[in-house]
Amino acid sequence: MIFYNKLITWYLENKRTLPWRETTDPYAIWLSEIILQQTRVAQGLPYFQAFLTHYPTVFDLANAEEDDVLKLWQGLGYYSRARNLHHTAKTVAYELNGQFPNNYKELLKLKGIGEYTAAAIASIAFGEIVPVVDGNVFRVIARIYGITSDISKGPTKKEFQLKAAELISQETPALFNQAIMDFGAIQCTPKKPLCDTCPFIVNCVAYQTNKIEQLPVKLTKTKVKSRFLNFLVFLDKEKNTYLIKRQEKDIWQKLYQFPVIDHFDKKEINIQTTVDTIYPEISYNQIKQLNEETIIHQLSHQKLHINFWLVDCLSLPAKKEHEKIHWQQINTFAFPIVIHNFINSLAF
DNA sequence: GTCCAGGCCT
DNA sequence: AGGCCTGGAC
Repeated sequence: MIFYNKLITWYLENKRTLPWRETTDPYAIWLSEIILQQTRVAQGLPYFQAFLTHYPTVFDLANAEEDDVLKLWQGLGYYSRARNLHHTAKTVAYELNGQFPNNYKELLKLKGIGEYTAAAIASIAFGEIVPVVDGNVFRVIARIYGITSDISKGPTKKEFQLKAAELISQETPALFNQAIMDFGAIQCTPKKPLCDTCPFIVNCVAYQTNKIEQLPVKLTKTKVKSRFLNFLVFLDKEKNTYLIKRQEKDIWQKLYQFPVIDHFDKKEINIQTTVDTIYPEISYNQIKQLNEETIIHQLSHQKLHINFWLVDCLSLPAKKEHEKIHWQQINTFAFPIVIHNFINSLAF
């Protein structure tokens, strides 16, 4: 069989119509690829539209404030993507005269663009013959060719890149790359793939040997640590509160949060005593818990146990690294989704 | 509730 | 190799 003929035939019958497939603008294609890293199409789509509306060109994005970019990214997760997006917009706008590099090797030098994204942009926007290897491609090739290498190991990617380079259509590399990814997303899915209607059923080693469930092989499991976050929602008579911008190399870098008491060990802490120690200058009427049950928020590598405490006080003095803001302005700041959802659940 | 998919950076 | 987020499947 000629692999790409079958694949492209499948694609022409089954492909999704997506806005970034209607354009040849490298800026829009780059934007879509960054948004779609680690993100489902359904979740990414509205963000793609919003970014293009707010920042129609790479210059608009380059000239934006980082806080505004993060605010628009709020809810998408992996916020380093937004910071790198902004950084690369500046590089392209100010150092490359607004022109994206037109080849894999140069694209790879930009922040936030790794091997997958460089290959996607190079092929889709510029027609370069370079195969993409994303999670879909790993799965499709591992199954059809019965490759049992552990895809969580570094060298395995080279093996799949080599295989994909053999398979790619020299005439239509962009079509091939989008086809293999759509095929993985729609037909050859991680769970319950649609083998009954699969055009590769006679070729697929995994199917023929009953190993669909075992492929691709991925052995690494990340260990999840528990972490206990107690957010302090200060509120004075004029409805001012404190926000802190996260800075350290940690989760949610450069997003906003309420002041927090943060532990990696579960220990009984007395909120009142702790607040008295950290904020001796603040006199409050009472402290009360705002959420009924501890909120569990699961990250890839941390399990967060979250409580919110209302600290009801007369006034809030200026304090280092604390931004005193009026509650009405709260939705102009970029928050992690768990804090955003909590804020929106409040009545005041 | 728990598990998992999805690329890049350091 | 480990850190980084969220939502959907089960």
